[in-house]
Amino acid sequence: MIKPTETELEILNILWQEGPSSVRIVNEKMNEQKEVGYTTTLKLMQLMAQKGLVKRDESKRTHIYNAAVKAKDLQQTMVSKLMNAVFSGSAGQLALSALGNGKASKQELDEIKALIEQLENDAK
Amino acid sequence: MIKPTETELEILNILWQEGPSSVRIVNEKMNEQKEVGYTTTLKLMQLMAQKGLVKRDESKRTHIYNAAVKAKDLQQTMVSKLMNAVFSGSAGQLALSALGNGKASKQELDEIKALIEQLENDAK
DNA sequence: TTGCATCTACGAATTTATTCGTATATAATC
DNA sequence: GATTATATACGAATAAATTCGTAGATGCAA
Repeated sequence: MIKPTETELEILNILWQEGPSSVRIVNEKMNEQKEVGYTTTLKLMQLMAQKGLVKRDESKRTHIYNAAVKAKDLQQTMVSKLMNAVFSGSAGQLALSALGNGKASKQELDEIKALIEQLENDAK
Repeated sequence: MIKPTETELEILNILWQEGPSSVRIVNEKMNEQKEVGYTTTLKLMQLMAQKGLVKRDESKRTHIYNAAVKAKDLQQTMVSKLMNAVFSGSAGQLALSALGNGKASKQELDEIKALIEQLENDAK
């Protein structure tokens, strides 16, 4: 899995959320957070296409880009990277830190409980 | 909280693990993973000292460096960064991904369960 | 005390990431 | 059909991160 830079990740997030989009759309979304020139976004997306992070449809004048990596897969990759980088590889510690920190819905908490049950059973 | 670069993070990990150390020690540990010149490590650690990521004792000829940030604090920072960057801010999703992915001890799982109980009670 | 090892300081090259201006093509509008 | 808006391509400036060579100081061993 190719590792996106921070800015590339922002673009991927937009594409995951919006689906196939033109550079203009992406640039507009980017500008909601921080001012970025149009050609800057264009260049980034062109580079991402080269790297294989996005694919694009060039059949029309306005090219349409889409994410070439799945959100799930990238989440997985980045979680395990962080896990190794600052949690000595401990998933439990990472999970604790996450839950202690941010928001989780009732439903997610239930899912986690279910997952833990399963892990504990597997361990037997 | 100052954000360390990837390489700086490796150095912090070594310092957390080894405690106060000389550049030589850190460089040797670094080289267990990947070849790095001594002066490269030196320079990095000097820069980290400037940024306040490490502090150093210059009283002896061989300076001794130590982490100036707590592992816990940096974990917290990085978890919330990742949470926002690829999990749309959802702690639950991040926790699920972590647990589904890597290893967690029985004890950690218990802690997580306890934490969830608490979160659910607070929510009432 | 001479010379070899090891240390810090620091300038600077290299690499990687980010940003943008300009050229040029195409489409839309008047 | 001329003008204006909007597109891509691409070179290149800038910024940030990484790497290392060299100089000079200090300690240590023969």
